[in-house]
Amino acid sequence: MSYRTHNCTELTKKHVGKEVTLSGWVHKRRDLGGLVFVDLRDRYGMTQVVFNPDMVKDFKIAEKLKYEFVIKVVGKVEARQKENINKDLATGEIELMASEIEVLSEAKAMPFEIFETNKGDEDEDLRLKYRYLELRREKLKNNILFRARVEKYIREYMDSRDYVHIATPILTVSSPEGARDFLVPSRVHPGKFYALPQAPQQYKQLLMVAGFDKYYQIAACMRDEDARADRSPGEFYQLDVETSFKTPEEFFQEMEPLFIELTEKVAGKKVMSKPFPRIPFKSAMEEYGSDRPDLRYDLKMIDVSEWASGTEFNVFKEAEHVRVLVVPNGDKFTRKEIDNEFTDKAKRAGAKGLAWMKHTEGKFEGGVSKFFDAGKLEALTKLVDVKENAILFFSADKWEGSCKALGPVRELAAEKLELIDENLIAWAWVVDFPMYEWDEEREKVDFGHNPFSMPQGGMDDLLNKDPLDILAHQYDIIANGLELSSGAVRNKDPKIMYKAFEIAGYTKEQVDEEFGHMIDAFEYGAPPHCGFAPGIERLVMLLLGEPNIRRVVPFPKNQKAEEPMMGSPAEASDDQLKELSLKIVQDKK
RNA sequence: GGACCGGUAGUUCAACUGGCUAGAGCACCGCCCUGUCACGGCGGAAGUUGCGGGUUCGAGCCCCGUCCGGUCCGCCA
Repeated sequence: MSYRTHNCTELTKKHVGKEVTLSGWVHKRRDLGGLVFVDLRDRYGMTQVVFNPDMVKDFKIAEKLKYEFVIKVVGKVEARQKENINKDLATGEIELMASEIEVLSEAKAMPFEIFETNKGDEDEDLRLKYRYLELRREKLKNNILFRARVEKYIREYMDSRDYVHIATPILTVSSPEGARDFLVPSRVHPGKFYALPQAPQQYKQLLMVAGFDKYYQIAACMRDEDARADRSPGEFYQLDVETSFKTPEEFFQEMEPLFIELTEKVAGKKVMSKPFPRIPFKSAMEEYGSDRPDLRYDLKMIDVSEWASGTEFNVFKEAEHVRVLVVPNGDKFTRKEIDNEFTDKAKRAGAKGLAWMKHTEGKFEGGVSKFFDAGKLEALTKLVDVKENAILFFSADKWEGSCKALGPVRELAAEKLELIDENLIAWAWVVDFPMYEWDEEREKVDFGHNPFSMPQGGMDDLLNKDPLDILAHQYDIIANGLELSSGAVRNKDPKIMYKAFEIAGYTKEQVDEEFGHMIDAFEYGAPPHCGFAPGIERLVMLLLGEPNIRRVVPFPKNQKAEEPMMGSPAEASDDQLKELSLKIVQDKK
């Protein structure tokens, strides 16, 4: 009577002779006239069902089956003849000889095929509209199942280390820092709005004040910002973690095994270096041209400012910083690749151009080599380890520009030279981010990242150092060129907080108005605390090697933040608007 | 808000420098087939070439505008 006694992946030779019931979708059918084969599919796998007119009660039903019908089949497990074994199928040694068949649900013709004959390249809007069908596809289904395994592993890891799972409010208040908020109108309070949380940042810090010294949550975060390939518009999830009474180093050591185990045990990939390197922000920028470098390959930049200032090449002579990236075997890059692709990368990163020269058979040639005499070129070989055949890319700019220009050049070179091992994950902590940075536009000092981070030297540094030299207890965890999360030791000292904000140009009154409740809380006994919040989708993308975030989200939004299946966002009815005391002013197009 | 790439049967693609009655695979419909597993065979239906305008004897192809999608920049822990 039951719908199934087994699923579609578990029947093996051991079950031969047994009568079983399977239910699932008709994945493929092969109608040979007097004999019908059906690949029956469910979440777990696939089993071949054979309908033989001599064995099955109602063969006519079997003949009328279409793709994606949901059926129930009763039958006997039979071993396949040797020549009929399918090695590509997990259940390929057996088949189900049907005795009864029942159609549980018919299906219309699919808007696209579930069986991926077309590599899953159909128009994405179409696939999003029928996401429930796309989710039947092997690859996407496995991605979602993989994500569930990752999240389960995370929960078990955190639980086993005594972290407390606490849900924080979804309806909360707008925060002045960071991204645009999603607002939710209040019915009870006309004209007032809740905001959806961009992150549970303030709540988790308040939980520390409350004494829940180890907190975690796989938290929904909502931000009204535009999409990227690795960024969902609207919403995403973070593994939100905060802990009291731990130094950052202790925190790193507690969290590192989670990422190692996820890489090795769940994803079956290799970790590049254990423990994870701790790379100061400054070196990351100067050596790799990025604050989230891909460490799977070497390729480091070298500072040649001093050498450059002594040359007759004006661009180099006048620049504050000149850096060089030596790419072994890069001499084979064509003029077209250099002028178009590499130069384009550098320009997009803010450079005016990209200087280069090749080193072939012991000689510098091409590009800017003509600007330097033999002596200068000889001097250069003493500074940089020039491989026999190589290309040298130069950047010349102020500190930040000289670093950033070569970062994407480095990535492109690695890609072209196939230096990237897809089976490797190079985790690292980037530490010592600057507390402040210079805001060129507004010509003032502003917070580099999170204003709630503790300055490393505390009040002493704030009082005595050039703000731009002050480092924060702020760190990122990165992998393969992705930033998984930033984190920090939080500033829980009201005096230091007022001073930190003062340096960035905020008055005490402004701070009180916007963060008064936080400061208030810190005045009732706040433990030192730190934490981070890695993005779940990015983590899963990284572990799977998927380039697009929509491949790891079950029901994603498109680039315009719409969900074509449900049709969100949608207009509200006049009654709803009235109840919420809202009026739509802008013309509907 | 901006830049770039794309839009041809349900779907994936094709159609040379403008010559077309817009083709093919899969899906769909009908018939045949008892060992298939991307089953095979025969036949059929399926299109305002995103939309609007222009150039031309003639436009899927060229031009202008517009809409839609993706990637990137801006924005964003």
